[in-house]
Amino acid sequence: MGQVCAMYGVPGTMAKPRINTMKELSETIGVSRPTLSRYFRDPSAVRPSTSKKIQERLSEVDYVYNFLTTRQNRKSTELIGVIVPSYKDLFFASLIESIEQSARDLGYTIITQSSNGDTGVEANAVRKLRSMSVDGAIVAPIGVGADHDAFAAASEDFPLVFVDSRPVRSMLVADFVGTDNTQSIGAIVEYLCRTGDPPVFLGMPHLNANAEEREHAYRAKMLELNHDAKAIEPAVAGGSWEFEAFGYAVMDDCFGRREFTNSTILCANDRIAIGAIRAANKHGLFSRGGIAGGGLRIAGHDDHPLSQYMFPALTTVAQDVEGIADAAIQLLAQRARGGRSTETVEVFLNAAMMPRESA
Amino acid sequence: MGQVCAMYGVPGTMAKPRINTMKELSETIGVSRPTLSRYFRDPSAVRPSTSKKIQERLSEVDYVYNFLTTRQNRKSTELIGVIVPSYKDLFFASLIESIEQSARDLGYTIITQSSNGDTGVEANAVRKLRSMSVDGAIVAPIGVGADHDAFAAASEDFPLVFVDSRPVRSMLVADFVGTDNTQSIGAIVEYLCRTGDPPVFLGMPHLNANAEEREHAYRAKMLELNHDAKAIEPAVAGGSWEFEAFGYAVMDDCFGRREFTNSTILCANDRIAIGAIRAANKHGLFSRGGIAGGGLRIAGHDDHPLSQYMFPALTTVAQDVEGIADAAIQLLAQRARGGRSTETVEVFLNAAMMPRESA
DNA sequence: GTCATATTTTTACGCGCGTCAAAATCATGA
DNA sequence: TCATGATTTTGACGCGCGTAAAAATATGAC
Repeated sequence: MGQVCAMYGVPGTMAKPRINTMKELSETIGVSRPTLSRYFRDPSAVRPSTSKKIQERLSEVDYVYNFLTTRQNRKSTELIGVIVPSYKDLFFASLIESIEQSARDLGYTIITQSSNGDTGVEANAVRKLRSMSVDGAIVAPIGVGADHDAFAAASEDFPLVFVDSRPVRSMLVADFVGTDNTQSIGAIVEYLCRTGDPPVFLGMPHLNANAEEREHAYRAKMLELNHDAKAIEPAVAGGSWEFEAFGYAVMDDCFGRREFTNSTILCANDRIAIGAIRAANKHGLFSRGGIAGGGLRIAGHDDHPLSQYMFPALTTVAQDVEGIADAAIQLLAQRARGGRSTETVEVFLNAAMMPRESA
Repeated sequence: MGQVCAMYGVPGTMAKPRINTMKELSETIGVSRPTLSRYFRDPSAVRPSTSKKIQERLSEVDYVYNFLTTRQNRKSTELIGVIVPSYKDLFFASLIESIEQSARDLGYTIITQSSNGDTGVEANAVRKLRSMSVDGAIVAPIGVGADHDAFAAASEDFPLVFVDSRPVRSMLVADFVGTDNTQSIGAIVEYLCRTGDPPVFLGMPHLNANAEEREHAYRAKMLELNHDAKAIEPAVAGGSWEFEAFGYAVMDDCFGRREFTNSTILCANDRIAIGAIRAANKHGLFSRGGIAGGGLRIAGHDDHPLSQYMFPALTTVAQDVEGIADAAIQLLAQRARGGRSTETVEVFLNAAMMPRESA
């Protein structure tokens, strides 16, 4: 205690007496341990006068309940696992932030892990969640090559909801919450066709289901609008999650050959579009005036937080990240409360057009 | 079991028999529970033949040890808490990714939380780490208005190492790992002076210690090089962590008044620089040629993952994120092993010049 | 085959708290 | 003041595993 003051040197700061166990606390506070236990679980579960008394004494001491131990015997740990392919992707970062927010509101604690785009790491992360007895998990899957057994085993233990992209076919049937690619891609294709040349499509590396789904949605919408669909064939390998580098490399190559320099290019996501814009700027395709000078237009998908700071500002469709996070948490909470036996749920949210400068 | 196959529909997938407790496992595997316990702690702590036997049988069953329970009685939980102000900042995202990596290598599990730039949330996060009995915590502090008591109490329980920015003065004495702002800012100021006009400084909102430190380092270096230091006075309030918006607003305002349009501007971090570049582009200050046309130059600090995709590509200094993460984890591991009593350690790493197009 | 040493098994207790049942105490209204 | 339902206290057991000590067994050199 004296140490504290000496160490922090802030006058007036008096360290409260440290209490380590609930038993100890019950003695210094003057109520029985079971009553305390009930209080912590739900303050209104004890008589108001008792509740008030505990609350007051509690503020005078330094006691933190043991998280690990309390979770050990409860039927519910109130832990929710989250697995994303990468932290260094602002879309996932936004998602995690929203998930943490929604979870906090419901009293859940989030355990976040990155799979680093590696199926082995992803499987280990799932296993760790199992060993932590989480009440549920939200997974933005890698997709290709996922460890089926790990997920299957996990889904025996707790509800699993996939977000962002659906697990590849035949993996397992599980809940899903994400953007309706048909709607989102449809909206931006419609916008692009209405405001200029019909777009060609620059896909993303086939790392997850969105790659296929978005290209498919693009083709469908183009067909509906009576335009020829055309996807740019990447001249570079795209096996990694470095989307900007991918978009840049592919378009730098095209523009170098003077291909697509006057086209409208719809990219499968904003990160690819950011790379493509960089390539376009390098080749001077956007240099006249602030807005697109020639016929070149580039559009994206997601509404990445930095898209509006690109030059030109990226026209895109905004995924409802908060909506996805909230729906996922709600779904898990519901399942955890007993709804395990219901049918698989798939929630598709709409995305909103964000017309800006680039298209 | 039959359920599994039916549910996942993958032929050939046989669910392994599920084992729930270690006692149960010891029976089906044919060794005593204490021996198993020792094996899980360190496979080489048992006789090779026993180790091999356990390993083999283990692969035939589905057993995951109970994470919560195992941590309960160990002297060490092998949990490390991480608190950052925001996930939606690629610098912190990179940091978390590196920390998770380094931690994994040493067998630690990371508990990440975002303080959302809110001191109340930050204090709660610290409290939660206390209740989880973490072995240590890595905190990128908010700085202003931090809850002293929460940190003081926490540092009584486990070693705390601050990263990125030092806690504001008089908060508490604790370990720190981060970039040597004097070196990093010095390097880029030197570079800028050598290659063009001496820079003016666009600071960051005073949310943490880096704000002051970097401006101070800038002034010191300018003095050393016999140049007049000058900081841009933000015409807008900058109380949030939306750095791009801040940089954009401040410079849009300046450029609108035709101020600093031919200057060299050193931004306190890349996110501010990204906003500033956007403003410059909006005002057509970068439009001639691919590279800076007029005299305007903009530089940043950090080497944000997207800096190279800006147009023009941002000249900056790269923080050694991996080095910071690794040093922080190492420091914590060392403290956890008993080095609690040693003196406070401050590790300053160097940053590397990343000359690109913008300056 | 024998003995000293290395491992494993037995046995038992503890961690901090959830939880249950029975006994004791409190609150309230007649 | 007493009855009675609501709360709290007592006392006790369990969770899954860490861990320590003593007894039993396996290993390896001779």
